[in-house]
Amino acid sequence: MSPESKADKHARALEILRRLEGAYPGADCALHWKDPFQLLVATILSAQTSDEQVNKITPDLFRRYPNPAALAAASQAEVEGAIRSIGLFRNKAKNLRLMSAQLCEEFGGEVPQTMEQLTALAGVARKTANVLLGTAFGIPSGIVVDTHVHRLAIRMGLCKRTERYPEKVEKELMPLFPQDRWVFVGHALILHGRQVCIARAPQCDTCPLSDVCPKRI
DNA sequence: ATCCCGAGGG
DNA sequence: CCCTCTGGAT
Repeated sequence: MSPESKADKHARALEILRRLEGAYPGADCALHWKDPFQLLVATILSAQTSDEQVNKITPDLFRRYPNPAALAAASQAEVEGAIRSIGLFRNKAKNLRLMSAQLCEEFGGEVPQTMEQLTALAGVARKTANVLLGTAFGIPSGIVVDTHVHRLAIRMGLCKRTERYPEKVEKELMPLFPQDRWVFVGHALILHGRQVCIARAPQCDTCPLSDVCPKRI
């Protein structure tokens, strides 16, 4: 099979975007949150965990710890107990407490709005920072590459099939889509990955993107 | 490259 | 049983 040209790949990416806009017009963050601090906490919790599992525990968590000062003051055991059901709970509890203390000490209890400041927080790397910048602050600084976006980018032939690093996948995806659609692309691909292009059993027969997908799985 | 880790689905 | 889930730190 001859390799796809850059122009063809770009045109196909824009058609994929059109299909996503048609299939998931209201695609949005599935995590429940009311302010940037809550979104930051929920996103840290969401690592290797389904959003439903996170949404089950955050109402009680946000009631107990409504702000960074409250979460920074909580004990490790207390926080672990509140988030145990989602897995990776020791690391997440430690990061939540450290991150909250950083917000209090360095940013007056507010969530910062730059990539550099966000990624300096405990438990926050580029993916989580992109979620905050794009979804909480309306600043499209990149494309969220989580486990779904990573898998779909490979299946759709939008990045190298052997690419293992999310940041490199993101750099391949960004020039393929208009910057003002980057946030939507992340939300829509995650939704599509959960509902149709499922990890174990992709539903190719009912997929609205089937004819613009190389299907190299 | 490895570790963290419980819940849900097949 | 096995695989997967809106990753990040060491």
